Amino acid sequence: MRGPRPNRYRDRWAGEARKDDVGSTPRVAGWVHRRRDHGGLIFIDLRDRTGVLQLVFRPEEAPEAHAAAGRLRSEDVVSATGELVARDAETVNPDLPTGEVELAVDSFELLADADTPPFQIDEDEPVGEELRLRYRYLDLRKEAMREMLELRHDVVRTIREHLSGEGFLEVETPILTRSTPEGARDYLVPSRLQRGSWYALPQSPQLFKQLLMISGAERYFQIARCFRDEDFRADRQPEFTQLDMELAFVEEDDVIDTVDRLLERVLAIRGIELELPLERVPYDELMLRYGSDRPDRRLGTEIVELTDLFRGSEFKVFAGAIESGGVVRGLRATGDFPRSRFDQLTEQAQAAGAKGLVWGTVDGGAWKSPVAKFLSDGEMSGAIEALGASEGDAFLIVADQASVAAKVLGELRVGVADVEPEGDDIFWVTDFPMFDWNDDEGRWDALHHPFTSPTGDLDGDPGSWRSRAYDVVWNGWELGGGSIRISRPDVQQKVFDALGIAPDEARERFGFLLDALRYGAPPHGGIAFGIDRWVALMGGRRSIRDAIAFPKAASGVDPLTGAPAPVDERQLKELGVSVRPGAGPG
RNA sequence: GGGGGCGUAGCUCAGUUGGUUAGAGCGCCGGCCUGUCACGCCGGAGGUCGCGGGUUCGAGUCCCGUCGCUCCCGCCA
Repeated sequence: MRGPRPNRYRDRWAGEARKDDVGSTPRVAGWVHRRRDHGGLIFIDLRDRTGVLQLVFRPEEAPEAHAAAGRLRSEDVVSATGELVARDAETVNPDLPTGEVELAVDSFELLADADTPPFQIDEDEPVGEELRLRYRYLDLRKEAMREMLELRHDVVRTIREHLSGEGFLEVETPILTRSTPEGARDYLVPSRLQRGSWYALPQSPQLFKQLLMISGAERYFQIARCFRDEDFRADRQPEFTQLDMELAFVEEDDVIDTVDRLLERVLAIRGIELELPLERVPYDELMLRYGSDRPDRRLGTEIVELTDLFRGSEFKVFAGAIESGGVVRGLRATGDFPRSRFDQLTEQAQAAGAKGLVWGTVDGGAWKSPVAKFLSDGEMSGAIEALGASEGDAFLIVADQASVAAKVLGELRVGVADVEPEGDDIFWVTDFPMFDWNDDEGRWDALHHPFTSPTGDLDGDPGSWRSRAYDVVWNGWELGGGSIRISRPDVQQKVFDALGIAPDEARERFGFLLDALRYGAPPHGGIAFGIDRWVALMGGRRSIRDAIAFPKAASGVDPLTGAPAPVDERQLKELGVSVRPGAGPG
């Protein structure tokens, strides 16, 4: 890192002192990382953002500094100067980049006297999440967290550089905007000037980026803050950051190719090499083989179709499911499978929606299973072969509607996997269905969003439509997703019809988009990535909170600032808002 | 909204079948220490066992309630 502009506090970074600098008299500043007071000699590890440098205080050479240094404590802030000296061969610390040198301090200044921190900065012992967040400014002093901030910066900087080089225009879109029907619950902001009206914080810049395409921006991107008022997870925060992109006059291949090259460049930061083009796997194939549209394929075992094998079986559970249009599918598992584990898996399968679970192990080429007596030898050996099971392996079989079997086996597959995932698996998912049937509401739900271009017979059954959508999956996480958008008003109306959004309702909620589509909308498409997840994955973290400088705790509270907090009655009055005390979420 | 786990010193945790004065490591404070780098040695302070109630001769431990944290399901295109 370029050196600091010399001033009274410092003229050099602590972490960048090297053997070549021996003989110089740098001034460095930072925090007391650790102290080792030998009574005679005192050693202080001084930490700044670049790393740690050992300061040595010698009583005979600088008695005043040595006396004062005895009072230094953890996290005190100091500025120190002296001669940078080489360490004797036997006192070199090979674990430290600055380990060949040390600063023999002549004089120093205590710039701030620090209270004892509530947890230790110099250790990697895990600390409770709430405490870390309450003292986030201390948590971020830890090397691991500093590295996450730096990684995030590198990712975002590389994205900006790469896309700028490809002719993309970075445009900011509003944070105070209009509530639109985009799935998640909106955060709302009351309007003072328009009593009774509300802004909404954007769930994504989706509609604005489409308007930018209509405006002729051609290639747009934004590092965009997005907001969704839903419950938390380790990988979900109420505000999060997306890389949002959109291109005009493009088809799927254009977007995918553009993104392939971006991913290649960004993942190279961490030395991850991608083979381009990235593999593209159709949605249906993933659901069949992994029971998920974002599987971690590194977990090995796959789901196997057994329907044809058991068609007309004497075993009613299988035959019955097939007769009513269902399927029989299974998967093989290795490892230790006592009865209790099968019982546990059966419970898990039922919780996931299965009526039951057929299980067993391969024993002497046949099934050792409670249902073996209902099956022919041919059925059993056929299943063993199809599953690729060896002697002693376990197997799990579900007979149900295809969607249920996929979901259940997809969950079980993750549960029984006994391989430690290695390396990286990153691929595209393509050929999504356009809609998902919502049984509760008796209508179709968009699998992506209502602005995704459908294909298929648009005058026929919406259940048969496919969408021109694509997702990127990385090690089982959905990294991003996008689509070719609808650029014709009549097609947009057909999608609204299928979703049960009446024309007047569509007009009221986003007539502005429908209007814009009538003024010459180019074919366009794009994609959005979760930057927080992206950085967490690259940093090897399970929680996106580690990729965000100041995240909320899982309860939705910010332990640092105390947000959310009540506001003055006067503020509410100005806004024309009244609050019913004690009324919880409903 | 539902389910699981957790809550004991500043931090991370242990605490047996309900039984004497609730422990450890790190940190903190004091003393000693001239080549350490997780410095070492000696000594010390530090506890509303989340909170409330109950059972009991006796509760960190058992029961009921409650609060908080965390993970998952629902939810999140």
